[in-house]
Amino acid sequence: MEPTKILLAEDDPNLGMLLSKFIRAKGYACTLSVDGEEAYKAFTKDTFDFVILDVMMPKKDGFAVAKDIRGIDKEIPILFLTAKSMKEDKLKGFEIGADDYLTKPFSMDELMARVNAILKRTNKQEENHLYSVNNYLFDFNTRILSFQGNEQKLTTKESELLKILCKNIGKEVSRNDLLKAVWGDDNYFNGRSMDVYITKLRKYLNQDDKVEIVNIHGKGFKLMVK
Amino acid sequence: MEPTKILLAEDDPNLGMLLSKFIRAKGYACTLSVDGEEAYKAFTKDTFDFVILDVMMPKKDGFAVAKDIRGIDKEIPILFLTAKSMKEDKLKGFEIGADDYLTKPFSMDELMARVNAILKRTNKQEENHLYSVNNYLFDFNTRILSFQGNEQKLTTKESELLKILCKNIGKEVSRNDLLKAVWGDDNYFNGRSMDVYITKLRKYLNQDDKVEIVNIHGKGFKLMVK
DNA sequence: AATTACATCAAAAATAATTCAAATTATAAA
DNA sequence: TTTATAATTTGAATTATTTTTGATGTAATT
Repeated sequence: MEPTKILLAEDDPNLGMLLSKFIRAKGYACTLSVDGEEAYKAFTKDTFDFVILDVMMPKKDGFAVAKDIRGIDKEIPILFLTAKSMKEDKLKGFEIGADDYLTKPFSMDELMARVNAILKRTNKQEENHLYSVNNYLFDFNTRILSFQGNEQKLTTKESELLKILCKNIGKEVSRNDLLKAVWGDDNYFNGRSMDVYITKLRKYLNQDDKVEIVNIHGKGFKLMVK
Repeated sequence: MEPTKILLAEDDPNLGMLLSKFIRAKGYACTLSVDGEEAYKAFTKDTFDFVILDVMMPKKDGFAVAKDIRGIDKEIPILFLTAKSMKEDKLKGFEIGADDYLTKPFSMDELMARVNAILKRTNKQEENHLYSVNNYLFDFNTRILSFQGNEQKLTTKESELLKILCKNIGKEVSRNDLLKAVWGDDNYFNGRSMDVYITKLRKYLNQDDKVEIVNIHGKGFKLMVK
């Protein structure tokens, strides 16, 4: 899946660099603009999922940028940053259709928390436990493993086991870790149970011969794509 | 049109009264709860469009209430109020799926501005709590489930259960969340009662074979349209 | 070759869900 | 308040699903 793209307009070069680096470190794509005009130009040239605007900027202030953006996009979430803490300003921001507002100084963690909260709401970009394994797609939430449209419902144990293998795709997971994670206890009998489940998962996964659960003798298992 | 209903949970009686009066003056309906347990109970008994929770409250804190609410309603906007300004707390609130956060002291105008911004965004000017499920139409207010003109009046429990399933159509709802929402307690016997009600709802819903309440073994139920 | 680890199928056991009917409890009407 | 009626809970039998276990065989390691 494509990363979420954030447009950041901030005229202070230090804060701008710091923020954009932080945002990228959180796994988003971030475009930094140093003034309002540049920000709006960037917005029209690319497609973004989120806009963060400093209110006080040269050439075009944050409110003006927001107003122009709203002219062509009613939906995109906009968050304002400002040094002012005047009430009227806050209200002005909301009237334009801001989704949130942060007063400097703020912590970057809080900024990201707010961005995430809004994205979650608008995008329904839920905590997706979705794993793609070559041509298979496994949704841990619904416990459905699908392959070219055809869906297979998994049981609790099957999906818990598969989830851990998916999370560690290409990497070996020890019998012990698997047992502790899925059965809570790594005794002999649970180990036998697990072997049965590995067989079951292999059956489900045999439609795609590039996908395989391999055993590392005496160590554990590894889900891999050849 | 029905007014937008706001659930407010605030344990400080002065602030609580002040806020609820202010909210009503702005044209909303407002229900005030003085602790977390009362708030959750109120939430399950009525239908709201917005929830404002004080974080620190007796019996059940705001985060715990939010978590329970999210169990049965993923959409409803939640805004937290708190005296603390600790960063971890803020993050905790957002992880649960908060839509906004205000630190005391705040101006009531700002609170309403934020509430409006979120309502606007979510467009939760709810359609009279009317749910359409393929050829069925369910009106929670009148508790009437209709199918091609023929109407079936549901009992309280039947309609509370069906409402939650409708709100989460296509998505699984855990037994636990259903029980907590409808029966207030997830003990064994209530679980059996619920099973009986699921059977009843299935009977009502069997006129349309595209509509089905499916069970996810060991997890919960899901209302779906095939 | 002997030992230990893994694979597989099928059966048994455990757990969970479904349903009908009866009993209890709550609610409305007389 | 009593009675009738409706709503909800409980009981019990049935059915379905999931998980474990047993039997038996194959593969890897020493």
